[in-house]
Order: sequence, then structure tokens, then C-alpha cells
Amino acid sequence: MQSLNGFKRTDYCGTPTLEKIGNEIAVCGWVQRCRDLGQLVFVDLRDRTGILQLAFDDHTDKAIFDQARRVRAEFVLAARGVLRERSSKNPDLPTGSVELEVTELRILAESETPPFEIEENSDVNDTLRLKYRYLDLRRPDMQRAIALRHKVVKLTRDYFDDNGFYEIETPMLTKSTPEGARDYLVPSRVHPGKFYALPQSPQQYKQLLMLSGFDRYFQIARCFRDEDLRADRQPEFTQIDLELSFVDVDDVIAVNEGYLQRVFKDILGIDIPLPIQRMPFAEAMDRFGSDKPDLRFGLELCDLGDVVKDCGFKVFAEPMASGGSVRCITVPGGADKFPRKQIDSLVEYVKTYGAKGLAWAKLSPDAMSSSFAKFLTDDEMAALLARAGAETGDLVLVVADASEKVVFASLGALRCEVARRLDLIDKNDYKLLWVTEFPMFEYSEEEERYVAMHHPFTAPMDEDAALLETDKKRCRAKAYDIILNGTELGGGSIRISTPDLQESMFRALGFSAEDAQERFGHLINAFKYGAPPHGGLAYGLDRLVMLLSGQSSIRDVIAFPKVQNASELMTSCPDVVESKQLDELGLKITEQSAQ
RNA sequence: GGCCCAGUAGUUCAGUUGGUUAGAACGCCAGCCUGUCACGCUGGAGGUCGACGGUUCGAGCCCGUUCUGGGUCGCCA
Repeated sequence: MQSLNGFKRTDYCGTPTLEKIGNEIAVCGWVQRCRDLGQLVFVDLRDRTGILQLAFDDHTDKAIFDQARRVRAEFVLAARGVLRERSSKNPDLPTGSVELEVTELRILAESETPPFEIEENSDVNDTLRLKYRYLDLRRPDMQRAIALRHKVVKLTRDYFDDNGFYEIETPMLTKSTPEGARDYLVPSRVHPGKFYALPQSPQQYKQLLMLSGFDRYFQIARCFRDEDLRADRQPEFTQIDLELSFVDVDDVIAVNEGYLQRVFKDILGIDIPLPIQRMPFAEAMDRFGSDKPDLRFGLELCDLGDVVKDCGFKVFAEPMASGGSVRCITVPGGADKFPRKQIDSLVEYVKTYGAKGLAWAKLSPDAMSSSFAKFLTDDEMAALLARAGAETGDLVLVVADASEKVVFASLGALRCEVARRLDLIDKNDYKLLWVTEFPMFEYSEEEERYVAMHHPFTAPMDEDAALLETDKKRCRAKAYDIILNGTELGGGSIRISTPDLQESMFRALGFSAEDAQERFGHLINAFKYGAPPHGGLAYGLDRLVMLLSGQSSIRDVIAFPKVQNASELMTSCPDVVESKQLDELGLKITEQSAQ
């Protein structure tokens, strides 16, 4: 093994081309592959930019040649030599016309045989990848994803700086606010029995920064939520967080449309036409059964309620009698694309969203087959199909439930599932959408009260302010989400900036003045001293980068992600700690809870 | 907390109705090879079939439990 000892790299592996022929260059990197032909050895050297072929032949010094023959995959090398044109070129490699005739070779580190091959698009199971994440990250697709993430962060800083935003850091050790997601707690040594919480978002701090007069703030902010993971949810994730003063909804949207336009132009070379489409929450639910509709395909929902409310089929009529909903999607030409077995699996699919079943009608050209036609009169069936807009060859899929929420959730998911199965989604299509006018409140079955849909500092729409305490269900918020291809990229709102309105909001949520003071006193007190009208938005950086890089999991754009049970396989955390550490914190762990 | 999927060589996988010594490709090791580039050729090593228990004359295969990972519902102001 040799040291660098004054060796200076002149070039990255992926860059040398024909213009540099005859130059002496020096490169460093990892051995991708060796090809030993006896009297001739080729070594592919890899760094973050690409691969350069090192050549060893009868011109090569004997000692260097012998050294080259014992090189193995993932050894770390430094090589100096003269760049020369290859006698036979490799058109698949950017550097495929050149090679390095090596005159100096240093083996800087040897490597054990890696547990999996370091190659693009490897299909190795996730456990192993994550246990050896540092090797997984050597793969070119991971290198590209992480580089793309850097590029997005860089242009984010540039854009918001260009638009007058200050980047300001907010604390990681904060006060727990039990509304919302579960907090990660950090015990205090100095205050035994007391805890910090890691931030779920910088929400309250950024509002206070507006009150302090910074006018425009942003932060690439790490956030923590102790909830179960998904493909697009990690317990620790990054937000692009921003807040602006003296603005209303349109102002926040305008500055973010500029940002999104720049992201898509700089990263993907795509021109996003502005303004981005907007859709009120109620319309999104009605047409797509979702507050984050994927607009890359149709299959919109259709309300059958008034057509079936008096029909003889109890499955349809009873939900209508108890305030429920009966809706359908019509799949054009779907009659012959879904054999019985596929329909059965769609039935199972909607059941995972709480639907009790899925009624269907196939309008095949020869004959209609349906799971419910026999329960309806011919007139009722004709009216239903007319409402559904179904024509010969189509497939109609109906969900009926006493809970409108279940109908929306089932059909909203079903239309995406059907689109996937029929391959209706263009992977190169990017459909952005602002969903606006969210309800202020949603009813929590668990807590048996109305809770804030967004958070308790969200301002109601001006025309709905009077409904805050009189008709919560109808009260809409100055809240907006930005949706990309059916994924929530970010969301935000205009905030409440006057104490009167904030108190009214707390009353609406059922907090006593004491509760509110206990939980949010710092914010309430601050707002007595003149808060500017303000609002903002936060993007999920991981999701944004995931979608821009075409990945299907945010794990693939996070260097060191956690797995589904929130542990990290490489370092094996969380882990037990020494009892001394616990003693200092005044904490005790019973044997049962430790194991 | 619920549901679904997966676990066989270092890796990716195959493995028939439960039946002889569990296979392939890649990787690894050794030898040969002067223009390869997924080099080639020859030979070799490598397995607690995730774990435990059960059924059986006999289990990679059937049953139960459990572990690990993935997806998802709940959850995620």
C-alpha cells in the first residue's frame, strides 16, 4: 500500500477526451473492473464523474505491470501517465476514445470483495444495500441522484436569494407541541424530567421571524416526525421552508411559480407554462376523489347519488338514505381489458380503503354483464349508465358507502390503479396543480372534535371568517398545496396575524385560553406586538428530488435513509446507551422496555 | 396496530406431486491468454434453503410461530 505522498490529481476520470491526447495527466479513483489479457492489462478506474481506462502493456515498467496485475475491484488507485488514443474505441463510454498509458501507479487502498457488485441499476435487496450504504452510494445512479439533490438545493438558495429571502436557521431543540404528528423527544440533562422536541417543521419560528421584520425567510430545514414510514415518508426529512410578509395567497403562489419554473427548466430542461392550474379542494374531491389529484389522465369520478337514491338496490339506496355517497368511474374501452380475475383484484383493492365492495358493469359490444344490473329496473340501469357517460365497450366501477370519505378514498385510489394497469400514465409528463380553499377543519373521529386540517395558525378565507365559530364545516382556509403528478410536493397558508382572530381560532378548536397560552403562549404574546400579514409554504425536498430523478422512493435520494421500522441498518440505530448516560439524564429503563 | 408480498451459494434467481449428492448465471480463487472494454478459455472453492417448532418413513417444498426487508391502510396539525 502506498501513500499519496505529493501525488496531485490533474483530472477526473470522466473528463479526458481526444483534445488532451499527449498530455500527462494524473487521476485517482476506484477500480471498476480489471481485464488481464496476460501481456496486456486494462483497469477501468471510476470516480464520481465516470470511468477512464488505464492501459498496461509492453511499454509499461515491469514493476508497475506486476502491480497492475494484482489490482482488484474497488482498490483505490492513483495513476499518472500519458493520455493516448485507443486503437479500438468504446462508443459506450464518454472517455471511450482515449486511455491512460500508465507511468506511475499507486495502490492507495486495497478492498475486500464487496458484498455486491458496484454497478448501475443493480437489483440487490434493500437490506444489503442499506447495510453497506457507503458502497451502494458508489453506484452511478446513486451518485447522480445525490448530485441532482445538490443541484436542486443550490438553485433553491440562488432563487430565493435572488428574490430577497434571507436564509435563517431555527433551533433543532424546541418545545413539544402535541397537536399534529408525534414528536421525537430529547431529554434534558440540566432539567431532569423535562424534554426538548425535535422540530416537525420550523412553523412557529418562521412566523416569529416575520414578526421580527425579516420580511422574507427561507431555510433548507431538517424536520422530524415520529410516525410510520412509507415509500415517500421518512422520520427525518428535509423541507424547503419559506415565509413572506405583507402578502396574500396570490403573492405566495406567484413567487413559488417562479421557483418551480426555474427548477423544471434548470433540472429537466422543461418549460412549465405559468400560471399553474388551480383547483379548489371541493372540486378536486368531487372530480378526482383526492386532494392531490394526478392530472396526467382522466377517469374522473361521477356522482350517481340522485340517480340511485330511490332504486331498489339496497347497496346503493341505503348509503344515500344515511348521508352517504354513490359514485363511479367510467373506463373508456375498459370492458374487454378487465377479465373477471382482474375485476376481483380491483374489488380487493378498494376494500383496503374501507369500501365494502365494488359494483361493476361491463358494456361489452355483444352483451352487458354487471354485478348489479339484476337489482335495478331497465330504466334505472339506463339512467345510471347515462349519468356515468358510459358507452359500448366501457367499464363502469361503482363504490357506494354511508361515508363519503370512504367513497372518495376508494375511487380516488382506484382511478390511479386503473390508470397504472392500463398504462395510461406518461412518465415524461409533469402536471402541476395548486389545490386551494382547503377546509379549515376536519372532524377527528378519534378525538371527537373538529381539528385544524392544516394547523391552528392558518387564516380563514376573508369571506368565511364569520363561519369560524358558527359553521366550522363550511369554513375554508387560505391554504394551498402544490401537487405534482398526484404527489403533494408542498403546502402552505396565509397565517393568522391578529390576536383576536387567533383567539377565535383557538376557541373554534376547543382550546381554553389557558390551554392556548400553555401550548402557544410565545406566539400569542408575540402577536400582541404587531405582526405583519404573512404566509408561506414548505416543500418536501426529498419528494421533489425523487420525482425529478424518476425514483419511486425517497430513500433513493437520501444518502443515509432509515428503513420501515425507523432504524438505520448501517449504524444499527436506535441502540441502547450506557447506563451512565441514562443516570445523568435522570432516566431509567426497565429490562422489559430495553428489550 | 391491521392487511399483502418476499427471504435458497458472495449477488440475482430456478428448484416439478414432499423422494438420490439442492442447480444456473454473475462474482470469487488458480492457471492460460498482446487490444480488451460485461474480454475469452480451462479448472476449483463456495449452502444451517432466514430462525424455531410440528406433520411425515422422508420437508427447500405442507402447517404453526417468529425474525428481517418491502408495499400499504390506520397514522402523518
